[in-house]
Amino acid sequence: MVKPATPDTPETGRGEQTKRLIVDTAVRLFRDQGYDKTTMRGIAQAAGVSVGNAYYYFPSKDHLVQQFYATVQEDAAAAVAEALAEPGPFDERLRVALTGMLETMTPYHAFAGKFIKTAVEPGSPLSPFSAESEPARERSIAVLRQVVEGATTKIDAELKPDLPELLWLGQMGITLYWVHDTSPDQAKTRLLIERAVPLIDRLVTLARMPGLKSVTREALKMYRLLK
Amino acid sequence: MVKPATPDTPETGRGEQTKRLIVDTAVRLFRDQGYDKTTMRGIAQAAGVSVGNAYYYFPSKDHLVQQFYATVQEDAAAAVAEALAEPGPFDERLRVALTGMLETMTPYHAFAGKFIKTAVEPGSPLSPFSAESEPARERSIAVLRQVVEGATTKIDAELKPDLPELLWLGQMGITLYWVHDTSPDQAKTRLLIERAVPLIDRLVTLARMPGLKSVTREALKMYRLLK
DNA sequence: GTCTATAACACGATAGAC
DNA sequence: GTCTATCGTGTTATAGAC
Repeated sequence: MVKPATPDTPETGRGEQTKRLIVDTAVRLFRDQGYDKTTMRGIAQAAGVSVGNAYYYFPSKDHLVQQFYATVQEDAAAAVAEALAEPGPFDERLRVALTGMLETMTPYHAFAGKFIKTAVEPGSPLSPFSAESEPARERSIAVLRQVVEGATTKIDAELKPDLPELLWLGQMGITLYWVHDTSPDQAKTRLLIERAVPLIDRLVTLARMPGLKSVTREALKMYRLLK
Repeated sequence: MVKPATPDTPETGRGEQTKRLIVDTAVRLFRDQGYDKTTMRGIAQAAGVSVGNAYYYFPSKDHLVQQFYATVQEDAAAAVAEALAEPGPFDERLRVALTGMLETMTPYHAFAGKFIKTAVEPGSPLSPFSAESEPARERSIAVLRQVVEGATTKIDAELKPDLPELLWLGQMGITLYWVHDTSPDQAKTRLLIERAVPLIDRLVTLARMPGLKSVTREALKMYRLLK
Protein backbone atom coordinates (compact mmCIF):
# COMPACT_ATOMS: atom_id res chain seq x y z
CA MET A 1 0.00 0.00 0.00
CA VAL A 2 2.95 2.31 -0.60
CA LYS A 3 1.58 3.15 -4.02
CA PRO A 4 0.47 6.78 -4.46
CA ALA A 5 -3.18 7.58 -4.94
CA THR A 6 -4.51 6.26 -8.24
CA PRO A 7 -8.10 5.61 -7.23
CA ASP A 8 -9.92 5.22 -10.55
CA THR A 9 -7.50 3.88 -13.11
CA PRO A 10 -6.97 0.21 -12.26
CA GLU A 11 -3.16 0.10 -12.48
CA THR A 12 -0.55 2.53 -13.65
CA GLY A 13 2.63 0.62 -12.86
CA ARG A 14 5.26 0.34 -15.57
CA GLY A 15 4.56 -3.31 -16.24
CA GLU A 16 0.82 -2.87 -16.08
CA GLN A 17 0.93 -0.37 -18.87
CA THR A 18 2.80 -2.76 -21.12
CA LYS A 19 0.39 -5.52 -20.22
CA ARG A 20 -2.54 -3.31 -21.14
CA LEU A 21 -0.88 -2.30 -24.37
CA ILE A 22 -0.43 -5.92 -25.38
CA VAL A 23 -4.00 -6.85 -24.49
CA ASP A 24 -5.48 -3.89 -26.32
CA THR A 25 -3.43 -4.59 -29.41
CA ALA A 26 -4.36 -8.26 -29.35
CA VAL A 27 -8.05 -7.49 -28.92
CA ARG A 28 -7.94 -5.06 -31.82
CA LEU A 29 -6.20 -7.53 -34.10
CA PHE A 30 -8.53 -10.35 -33.09
CA ARG A 31 -11.45 -8.12 -33.95
CA ASP A 32 -9.99 -6.95 -37.26
CA GLN A 33 -8.32 -10.05 -38.60
CA GLY A 34 -9.84 -12.93 -36.70
CA TYR A 35 -8.13 -15.48 -34.53
CA ASP A 36 -6.11 -17.50 -36.99
CA LYS A 37 -4.62 -14.61 -38.90
CA THR A 38 -3.56 -12.89 -35.71
CA THR A 39 -0.20 -14.35 -34.76
CA MET A 40 1.82 -13.81 -31.63
CA ARG A 41 4.53 -12.29 -33.78
CA GLY A 42 1.96 -9.95 -35.29
CA ILE A 43 0.62 -8.87 -31.91
CA ALA A 44 4.09 -8.19 -30.60
CA GLN A 45 5.06 -6.22 -33.67
CA ALA A 46 1.87 -4.15 -33.72
CA ALA A 47 2.28 -3.40 -30.03
CA GLY A 48 5.94 -2.50 -30.49
CA VAL A 49 7.20 -5.12 -28.08
CA SER A 50 9.13 -8.33 -28.45
CA VAL A 51 7.53 -11.75 -28.63
CA GLY A 52 9.30 -12.68 -25.45
CA ASN A 53 7.78 -9.74 -23.69
CA ALA A 54 4.28 -10.82 -24.66
CA TYR A 55 4.98 -14.25 -23.24
CA TYR A 56 6.39 -12.63 -20.14
CA TYR A 57 2.91 -11.33 -19.34
CA PHE A 58 0.69 -13.95 -20.94
CA PRO A 59 1.52 -17.63 -20.76
CA SER A 60 -0.28 -18.39 -24.02
CA LYS A 61 -2.26 -16.96 -26.88
CA ASP A 62 -5.38 -18.32 -25.24
CA HIS A 63 -4.84 -16.14 -22.22
CA LEU A 64 -4.97 -13.12 -24.50
CA VAL A 65 -8.26 -14.32 -25.91
CA GLN A 66 -9.60 -14.56 -22.40
CA GLN A 67 -9.02 -10.88 -21.88
CA PHE A 68 -11.01 -10.31 -25.02
CA TYR A 69 -13.81 -12.43 -23.63
CA ALA A 70 -13.81 -10.57 -20.34
CA THR A 71 -14.08 -7.28 -22.19
CA VAL A 72 -17.13 -8.39 -24.13
CA GLN A 73 -18.80 -9.77 -21.01
CA GLU A 74 -18.23 -6.51 -19.21
CA ASP A 75 -19.70 -4.57 -22.10
CA ALA A 76 -22.75 -6.80 -22.20
CA ALA A 77 -23.37 -6.43 -18.48
CA ALA A 78 -23.01 -2.66 -18.65
CA ALA A 79 -25.34 -2.46 -21.64
CA VAL A 80 -28.32 -3.93 -19.81
CA ALA A 81 -27.70 -2.72 -16.27
CA GLU A 82 -29.59 0.49 -16.86
CA ALA A 83 -32.58 -1.15 -18.49
CA LEU A 84 -32.95 -3.43 -15.47
CA ALA A 85 -32.85 -0.68 -12.88
CA GLU A 86 -36.64 -0.50 -12.44
CA PRO A 87 -38.66 -3.60 -11.50
CA GLY A 88 -40.91 -5.24 -14.08
CA PRO A 89 -42.34 -8.55 -15.34
CA PHE A 90 -39.91 -11.47 -15.36
CA ASP A 91 -40.26 -12.29 -19.03
CA GLU A 92 -39.61 -8.75 -20.12
CA ARG A 93 -36.50 -8.49 -17.99
CA LEU A 94 -35.19 -11.81 -19.20
CA ARG A 95 -35.67 -10.73 -22.80
CA VAL A 96 -33.77 -7.53 -22.14
CA ALA A 97 -30.85 -9.42 -20.60
CA LEU A 98 -30.64 -12.01 -23.36
CA THR A 99 -31.03 -9.66 -26.29
CA GLY A 100 -28.58 -7.26 -24.68
CA MET A 101 -26.00 -10.00 -24.50
CA LEU A 102 -26.71 -10.99 -28.08
CA GLU A 103 -26.36 -7.45 -29.38
CA THR A 104 -23.04 -7.00 -27.65
CA MET A 105 -21.67 -10.22 -29.02
CA THR A 106 -22.95 -9.81 -32.57
CA PRO A 107 -19.85 -8.06 -33.99
CA TYR A 108 -17.75 -11.00 -32.85
CA HIS A 109 -19.81 -13.81 -34.29
CA ALA A 110 -17.11 -14.90 -36.72
CA PHE A 111 -14.49 -14.77 -34.02
CA ALA A 112 -16.63 -16.65 -31.53
CA GLY A 113 -16.28 -19.88 -33.46
CA LYS A 114 -12.56 -19.91 -32.82
CA PHE A 115 -12.99 -18.73 -29.30
CA ILE A 116 -15.40 -21.46 -28.31
CA LYS A 117 -13.00 -24.03 -29.63
CA THR A 118 -10.61 -23.43 -26.79
CA ALA A 119 -13.33 -22.47 -24.34
CA VAL A 120 -14.85 -25.95 -24.23
CA GLU A 121 -11.59 -27.72 -23.64
CA PRO A 122 -11.61 -29.06 -20.09
CA GLY A 123 -9.11 -27.25 -17.92
CA SER A 124 -8.80 -24.35 -20.31
CA PRO A 125 -8.59 -20.96 -18.61
CA LEU A 126 -11.10 -19.82 -21.21
CA SER A 127 -13.74 -22.25 -20.06
CA PRO A 128 -16.75 -20.39 -18.67
CA PHE A 129 -16.49 -22.72 -15.69
CA SER A 130 -12.80 -22.13 -14.99
CA ALA A 131 -11.40 -20.30 -11.99
CA GLU A 132 -9.87 -17.71 -14.29
CA SER A 133 -13.27 -16.95 -15.78
CA GLU A 134 -14.89 -16.47 -12.42
CA PRO A 135 -15.02 -12.67 -12.55
CA ALA A 136 -16.68 -12.70 -15.97
CA ARG A 137 -18.98 -15.53 -14.96
CA GLU A 138 -20.02 -13.81 -11.75
CA ARG A 139 -20.63 -10.64 -13.68
CA SER A 140 -23.00 -12.45 -16.03
CA ILE A 141 -24.81 -14.25 -13.25
CA ALA A 142 -25.17 -10.97 -11.41
CA VAL A 143 -27.14 -9.58 -14.35
CA LEU A 144 -29.47 -12.56 -14.28
CA ARG A 145 -29.80 -12.25 -10.51
CA GLN A 146 -30.88 -8.68 -11.13
CA VAL A 147 -33.42 -10.03 -13.61
CA VAL A 148 -34.86 -12.38 -11.01
CA GLU A 149 -34.79 -10.07 -8.04
CA GLY A 150 -36.39 -7.16 -9.83
CA ALA A 151 -39.16 -9.33 -11.24
CA THR A 152 -42.72 -8.53 -10.23
CA THR A 153 -43.70 -12.08 -11.20
CA LYS A 154 -44.26 -14.60 -8.41
CA ILE A 155 -41.39 -17.05 -8.30
CA ASP A 156 -41.27 -20.27 -6.31
CA ALA A 157 -39.24 -19.72 -3.15
CA GLU A 158 -37.27 -22.93 -3.54
CA LEU A 159 -36.42 -22.23 -7.15
CA LYS A 160 -35.56 -18.57 -6.72
CA PRO A 161 -32.05 -18.87 -5.23
CA ASP A 162 -30.88 -21.19 -7.99
CA LEU A 163 -32.74 -19.54 -10.83
CA PRO A 164 -30.01 -17.03 -11.80
CA GLU A 165 -27.46 -19.79 -12.22
CA LEU A 166 -29.91 -21.93 -14.13
CA LEU A 167 -30.69 -19.02 -16.43
CA TRP A 168 -26.97 -18.52 -16.93
CA LEU A 169 -26.64 -22.14 -17.99
CA GLY A 170 -29.48 -21.55 -20.42
CA GLN A 171 -27.67 -18.48 -21.67
CA MET A 172 -24.59 -20.63 -22.29
CA GLY A 173 -26.80 -22.94 -24.31
CA ILE A 174 -28.14 -20.05 -26.35
CA THR A 175 -24.59 -18.87 -26.94
CA LEU A 176 -23.65 -22.34 -28.16
CA TYR A 177 -26.58 -22.24 -30.56
CA TRP A 178 -25.66 -18.73 -31.67
CA VAL A 179 -22.09 -19.69 -32.48
CA HIS A 180 -23.37 -22.37 -34.83
CA ASP A 181 -26.16 -20.21 -36.25
CA THR A 182 -25.45 -19.62 -39.92
CA SER A 183 -28.73 -17.87 -40.70
CA PRO A 184 -28.34 -14.28 -41.96
CA ASP A 185 -27.68 -11.89 -39.10
CA GLN A 186 -28.21 -14.84 -36.73
CA ALA A 187 -31.95 -14.46 -37.18
CA LYS A 188 -32.61 -17.92 -35.80
CA THR A 189 -30.98 -17.12 -32.49
CA ARG A 190 -33.15 -14.03 -32.20
CA LEU A 191 -36.14 -16.19 -32.89
CA LEU A 192 -34.94 -18.66 -30.29
CA ILE A 193 -34.85 -15.96 -27.62
CA GLU A 194 -38.22 -14.60 -28.70
CA ARG A 195 -39.78 -18.04 -28.33
CA ALA A 196 -37.83 -19.36 -25.40
CA VAL A 197 -38.50 -16.42 -23.09
CA PRO A 198 -42.28 -16.94 -22.85
CA LEU A 199 -41.71 -20.66 -22.44
CA ILE A 200 -39.29 -20.18 -19.57
CA ASP A 201 -41.69 -17.69 -18.06
CA ARG A 202 -44.48 -20.24 -18.15
CA LEU A 203 -42.29 -22.98 -16.74
CA VAL A 204 -41.19 -20.75 -13.87
CA THR A 205 -44.82 -19.98 -13.14
CA LEU A 206 -45.87 -23.63 -13.44
CA ALA A 207 -43.10 -24.76 -11.10
CA ARG A 208 -45.19 -23.54 -8.17
CA MET A 209 -48.26 -25.59 -9.09
CA PRO A 210 -49.17 -28.67 -7.02
CA GLY A 211 -48.74 -31.21 -9.81
CA LEU A 212 -45.28 -29.98 -10.69
CA LYS A 213 -43.93 -28.97 -7.33
CA SER A 214 -42.40 -32.39 -6.74
CA VAL A 215 -40.74 -32.50 -10.15
CA THR A 216 -39.29 -29.07 -9.54
CA ARG A 217 -37.96 -30.17 -6.20
CA GLU A 218 -36.39 -33.29 -7.71
CA ALA A 219 -34.78 -31.34 -10.53
CA LEU A 220 -33.36 -28.78 -8.14
CA LYS A 221 -32.01 -31.48 -5.88
CA MET A 222 -30.27 -33.04 -8.87
CA TYR A 223 -28.84 -29.72 -9.96
CA ARG A 224 -27.39 -28.93 -6.54
CA LEU A 225 -25.93 -32.40 -6.31
CA LEU A 226 -24.18 -32.22 -9.64
CA LYS A 227 -22.98 -28.68 -9.95
CA MET B 1 -19.12 -51.41 -61.62
CA VAL B 2 -16.19 -53.00 -63.45
CA LYS B 3 -14.70 -54.03 -60.17
CA PRO B 4 -14.58 -57.78 -59.54
CA ALA B 5 -16.80 -59.33 -56.89
CA THR B 6 -15.74 -58.29 -53.39
CA PRO B 7 -19.06 -58.42 -51.62
CA ASP B 8 -18.14 -58.34 -47.95
CA THR B 9 -14.87 -56.46 -47.54
CA PRO B 10 -15.71 -52.82 -48.24
CA GLU B 11 -12.87 -51.98 -50.63
CA THR B 12 -9.77 -53.82 -51.78
CA GLY B 13 -8.32 -51.29 -54.25
CA ARG B 14 -4.69 -50.37 -53.96
CA GLY B 15 -5.41 -46.93 -52.56
CA GLU B 16 -8.12 -48.17 -50.28
CA GLN B 17 -5.70 -50.47 -48.55
CA THR B 18 -3.31 -47.63 -47.83
CA LYS B 19 -6.18 -45.52 -46.56
CA ARG B 20 -7.31 -48.27 -44.20
CA LEU B 21 -3.77 -48.79 -43.01
CA ILE B 22 -3.43 -45.13 -42.13
CA VAL B 23 -6.79 -44.99 -40.36
CA ASP B 24 -6.14 -48.10 -38.34
CA THR B 25 -2.72 -46.91 -37.31
CA ALA B 26 -4.05 -43.50 -36.35
CA VAL B 27 -6.91 -44.94 -34.31
CA ARG B 28 -4.53 -47.22 -32.47
CA LEU B 29 -2.11 -44.41 -31.68
CA PHE B 30 -4.92 -42.09 -30.58
CA ARG B 31 -6.15 -44.76 -28.23
CA ASP B 32 -2.68 -45.56 -26.87
CA GLN B 33 -1.03 -42.15 -26.66
CA GLY B 34 -3.85 -39.63 -26.75
CA TYR B 35 -4.42 -36.78 -29.15
CA ASP B 36 -1.52 -34.43 -28.52
CA LYS B 37 1.21 -37.02 -28.41
CA THR B 38 0.03 -38.59 -31.63
CA THR B 39 1.55 -36.54 -34.41
CA MET B 40 1.04 -36.80 -38.12
CA ARG B 41 4.71 -37.71 -38.42
CA GLY B 42 4.21 -40.44 -35.86
CA ILE B 43 1.17 -41.83 -37.63
CA ALA B 44 2.95 -41.83 -40.97
CA GLN B 45 6.03 -43.47 -39.55
CA ALA B 46 4.10 -46.15 -37.66
CA ALA B 47 2.08 -46.89 -40.78
CA GLY B 48 5.20 -46.99 -42.91
CA VAL B 49 4.11 -44.21 -45.24
CA SER B 50 5.16 -40.61 -45.74
CA VAL B 51 3.48 -37.62 -44.16
CA GLY B 52 2.50 -36.38 -47.59
CA ASN B 53 0.82 -39.66 -48.33
CA ALA B 54 -1.30 -39.42 -45.20
CA TYR B 55 -2.40 -35.97 -46.29
CA TYR B 56 -3.22 -37.32 -49.71
CA TYR B 57 -6.00 -39.38 -48.16
CA PHE B 58 -6.99 -37.20 -45.21
CA PRO B 59 -7.13 -33.43 -45.52
CA SER B 60 -6.33 -32.90 -41.86
CA LYS B 61 -5.54 -34.57 -38.58
CA ASP B 62 -9.12 -33.87 -37.54
CA HIS B 63 -10.43 -36.06 -40.31
CA LEU B 64 -8.49 -38.93 -38.85
CA VAL B 65 -9.98 -38.23 -35.46
CA GLN B 66 -13.40 -38.40 -37.02
CA GLN B 67 -12.76 -41.96 -38.09
CA PHE B 68 -11.87 -42.69 -34.51
CA TYR B 69 -15.11 -41.08 -33.35
CA ALA B 70 -17.17 -43.06 -35.82
CA THR B 71 -15.61 -46.26 -34.55
CA VAL B 72 -16.53 -45.50 -30.96
CA GLN B 73 -20.08 -44.53 -31.93
CA GLU B 74 -20.49 -47.76 -33.81
CA ASP B 75 -19.26 -49.74 -30.81
CA ALA B 76 -21.66 -47.93 -28.50
CA ALA B 77 -24.62 -48.60 -30.77
CA ALA B 78 -23.73 -52.26 -31.11
CA ALA B 79 -23.27 -52.64 -27.36
CA VAL B 80 -26.86 -51.70 -26.52
CA ALA B 81 -28.70 -53.02 -29.59
CA GLU B 82 -29.14 -56.44 -28.06
CA ALA B 83 -30.35 -55.17 -24.71
CA LEU B 84 -33.06 -53.16 -26.47
CA ALA B 85 -34.38 -56.01 -28.57
CA GLU B 86 -37.33 -56.78 -26.28
CA PRO B 87 -39.87 -54.07 -25.38
CA GLY B 88 -39.94 -52.64 -21.87
CA PRO B 89 -40.55 -49.51 -19.77
CA PHE B 90 -39.27 -46.27 -21.26
CA ASP B 91 -37.10 -45.28 -18.33
CA GLU B 92 -35.37 -48.63 -18.19
CA ARG B 93 -34.61 -48.54 -21.90
CA LEU B 94 -33.32 -45.00 -21.73
CA ARG B 95 -31.03 -45.92 -18.87
CA VAL B 96 -29.67 -48.85 -20.86
CA ALA B 97 -28.94 -46.65 -23.85
CA LEU B 98 -27.26 -43.88 -21.87
CA THR B 99 -25.17 -46.10 -19.63
CA GLY B 100 -24.20 -48.20 -22.63
CA MET B 101 -22.92 -45.12 -24.39
CA LEU B 102 -21.07 -44.03 -21.27
CA GLU B 103 -19.41 -47.40 -20.76
CA THR B 104 -18.20 -47.49 -24.33
CA MET B 105 -16.75 -44.01 -24.10
CA THR B 106 -15.15 -44.38 -20.69
CA PRO B 107 -11.72 -45.59 -21.91
CA TYR B 108 -11.46 -42.45 -24.02
CA HIS B 109 -12.35 -39.88 -21.41
CA ALA B 110 -8.93 -38.25 -21.51
CA PHE B 111 -8.98 -38.24 -25.28
CA ALA B 112 -12.47 -36.78 -25.43
CA GLY B 113 -11.32 -33.47 -23.99
CA LYS B 114 -9.13 -32.90 -27.02
CA PHE B 115 -11.71 -34.27 -29.37
CA ILE B 116 -14.47 -31.98 -28.24
CA LYS B 117 -12.24 -29.01 -28.82
CA THR B 118 -12.46 -29.42 -32.55
CA ALA B 119 -15.92 -30.94 -32.47
CA VAL B 120 -17.57 -27.74 -31.30
CA GLU B 121 -15.93 -25.57 -33.90
CA PRO B 122 -18.58 -24.44 -36.38
CA GLY B 123 -18.03 -25.98 -39.77
CA SER B 124 -15.74 -28.64 -38.43
CA PRO B 125 -16.25 -32.06 -39.98
CA LEU B 126 -16.07 -33.41 -36.45
CA SER B 127 -19.09 -31.45 -35.31
CA PRO B 128 -21.91 -33.81 -34.35
CA PHE B 129 -24.14 -31.66 -36.55
CA SER B 130 -21.92 -31.74 -39.63
CA ALA B 131 -22.73 -33.52 -42.87
CA GLU B 132 -19.65 -35.70 -42.42
CA SER B 133 -20.93 -36.87 -39.06
CA GLU B 134 -24.34 -37.78 -40.38
CA PRO B 135 -23.77 -41.55 -40.43
CA ALA B 136 -22.57 -41.57 -36.82
CA ARG B 137 -25.32 -39.17 -35.79
CA GLU B 138 -28.02 -41.24 -37.47
CA ARG B 139 -26.65 -44.35 -35.86
CA SER B 140 -26.96 -42.76 -32.43
CA ILE B 141 -30.43 -41.41 -33.05
CA ALA B 142 -31.48 -44.82 -34.32
CA VAL B 143 -30.63 -46.31 -30.94
CA LEU B 144 -32.78 -43.71 -29.20
CA ARG B 145 -35.56 -44.30 -31.70
CA GLN B 146 -35.38 -47.93 -30.72
CA VAL B 147 -35.66 -46.84 -27.09
CA VAL B 148 -38.83 -44.87 -27.83
CA GLU B 149 -40.49 -47.33 -30.15
CA GLY B 150 -39.95 -50.33 -27.94
CA ALA B 151 -41.26 -48.50 -24.89
CA THR B 152 -44.35 -49.89 -23.19
CA THR B 153 -44.90 -46.47 -21.60
CA LYS B 154 -47.61 -44.23 -23.08
CA ILE B 155 -46.00 -41.40 -24.98
CA ASP B 156 -47.78 -38.32 -26.29
CA ALA B 157 -48.44 -38.75 -30.01
CA GLU B 158 -47.26 -35.28 -30.90
CA LEU B 159 -44.05 -35.63 -28.93
CA LYS B 160 -43.21 -39.13 -30.05
CA PRO B 161 -41.81 -38.43 -33.54
CA ASP B 162 -39.41 -35.78 -32.22
CA LEU B 163 -38.49 -37.52 -28.99
CA PRO B 164 -35.55 -39.53 -30.34
CA GLU B 165 -33.85 -36.40 -31.64
CA LEU B 166 -34.59 -34.54 -28.43
CA LEU B 167 -33.11 -37.38 -26.41
CA TRP B 168 -30.08 -37.30 -28.65
CA LEU B 169 -29.64 -33.61 -27.88
CA GLY B 170 -29.91 -34.47 -24.22
CA GLN B 171 -27.29 -37.16 -24.75
CA MET B 172 -25.01 -34.54 -26.29
CA GLY B 173 -25.52 -32.46 -23.17
CA ILE B 174 -24.64 -35.40 -20.95
CA THR B 175 -21.54 -35.98 -23.05
CA LEU B 176 -20.55 -32.37 -22.61
CA TYR B 177 -20.96 -32.75 -18.86
CA TRP B 178 -19.02 -36.01 -18.93
CA VAL B 179 -16.08 -34.49 -20.73
CA HIS B 180 -15.75 -31.88 -18.00
CA ASP B 181 -16.42 -34.34 -15.20
CA THR B 182 -13.28 -34.61 -13.08
CA SER B 183 -14.81 -36.76 -10.34
CA PRO B 184 -13.13 -40.16 -9.94
CA ASP B 185 -14.28 -42.61 -12.58
CA GLN B 186 -16.73 -39.93 -13.74
CA ALA B 187 -19.01 -40.83 -10.87
CA LYS B 188 -20.95 -37.59 -11.18
CA THR B 189 -21.97 -38.34 -14.74
CA ARG B 190 -23.24 -41.74 -13.65
CA LEU B 191 -25.20 -40.00 -10.94
CA LEU B 192 -26.51 -37.55 -13.51
CA ILE B 193 -27.88 -40.36 -15.64
CA GLU B 194 -29.32 -42.13 -12.62
CA ARG B 195 -31.18 -39.00 -11.60
CA ALA B 196 -32.04 -37.57 -14.99
CA VAL B 197 -33.67 -40.71 -16.38
CA PRO B 198 -36.58 -40.79 -13.89
CA LEU B 199 -37.01 -37.05 -14.35
CA ILE B 200 -37.21 -37.34 -18.12
CA ASP B 201 -39.58 -40.22 -17.72
CA ARG B 202 -41.87 -38.12 -15.55
CA LEU B 203 -41.70 -35.17 -17.92
CA VAL B 204 -42.57 -37.38 -20.87
CA THR B 205 -45.54 -38.71 -18.95
CA LEU B 206 -46.60 -35.25 -17.79
CA ALA B 207 -46.42 -33.87 -21.32
CA ARG B 208 -49.75 -35.54 -22.05
CA MET B 209 -51.59 -33.93 -19.14
CA PRO B 210 -54.10 -31.16 -19.81
CA GLY B 211 -52.22 -28.42 -17.96
CA LEU B 212 -48.99 -29.07 -19.79
CA LYS B 213 -50.23 -30.07 -23.20
CA SER B 214 -50.08 -26.51 -24.49
CA VAL B 215 -46.54 -25.94 -23.16
CA THR B 216 -45.44 -29.16 -24.80
CA ARG B 217 -46.97 -28.06 -28.07
CA GLU B 218 -45.28 -24.67 -27.88
CA ALA B 219 -41.91 -26.19 -27.08
CA LEU B 220 -42.18 -28.65 -29.95
CA LYS B 221 -43.18 -25.90 -32.35
CA MET B 222 -40.12 -23.95 -31.30
CA TYR B 223 -37.85 -26.95 -31.69
CA ARG B 224 -39.09 -27.71 -35.21
CA LEU B 225 -38.73 -24.09 -36.18
CA LEU B 226 -35.16 -23.80 -35.00
CA LYS B 227 -33.57 -27.10 -35.81
C1' DG C 1 11.79 -6.67 -12.40
C1' DT C 2 11.13 -5.45 -17.31
C1' DC C 3 12.45 -5.93 -21.80
C1' DT C 4 14.98 -6.89 -26.39
C1' DA C 5 16.70 -9.70 -29.99
C1' DT C 6 17.27 -13.83 -32.13
C1' DA C 7 17.52 -18.57 -32.65
C1' DA C 8 15.56 -22.94 -32.18
C1' DC C 9 11.95 -26.53 -31.53
C1' DA C 10 7.95 -29.48 -32.84
C1' DC C 11 4.03 -29.39 -34.93
C1' DG C 12 0.23 -29.29 -38.81
C1' DA C 13 0.08 -28.47 -43.34
C1' DT C 14 1.70 -27.71 -48.33
C1' DA C 15 4.56 -27.75 -52.77
C1' DG C 16 6.34 -29.88 -56.12
C1' DA C 17 9.37 -33.64 -57.93
C1' DC C 18 9.19 -38.55 -59.27
C1' DG D 1 0.20 -42.28 -55.32
C1' DT D 2 4.05 -41.48 -53.09
C1' DC D 3 7.99 -39.13 -51.73
C1' DT D 4 11.25 -35.29 -49.65
C1' DA D 5 11.80 -30.65 -48.49
C1' DT D 6 9.88 -26.66 -46.77
C1' DC D 7 6.66 -23.21 -44.79
C1' DG D 8 4.26 -20.75 -40.94
C1' DT D 9 2.76 -21.34 -36.46
C1' DG D 10 2.76 -21.38 -31.10
C1' DT D 11 6.00 -21.71 -27.88
C1' DT D 12 10.56 -22.04 -25.55
C1' DA D 13 15.43 -21.01 -24.82
C1' DT D 14 19.38 -18.16 -24.63
C1' DA D 15 21.90 -14.32 -23.60
C1' DG D 16 21.86 -10.34 -22.31
C1' DA D 17 20.45 -4.80 -21.69
C1' DC D 18 18.22 -1.23 -18.76
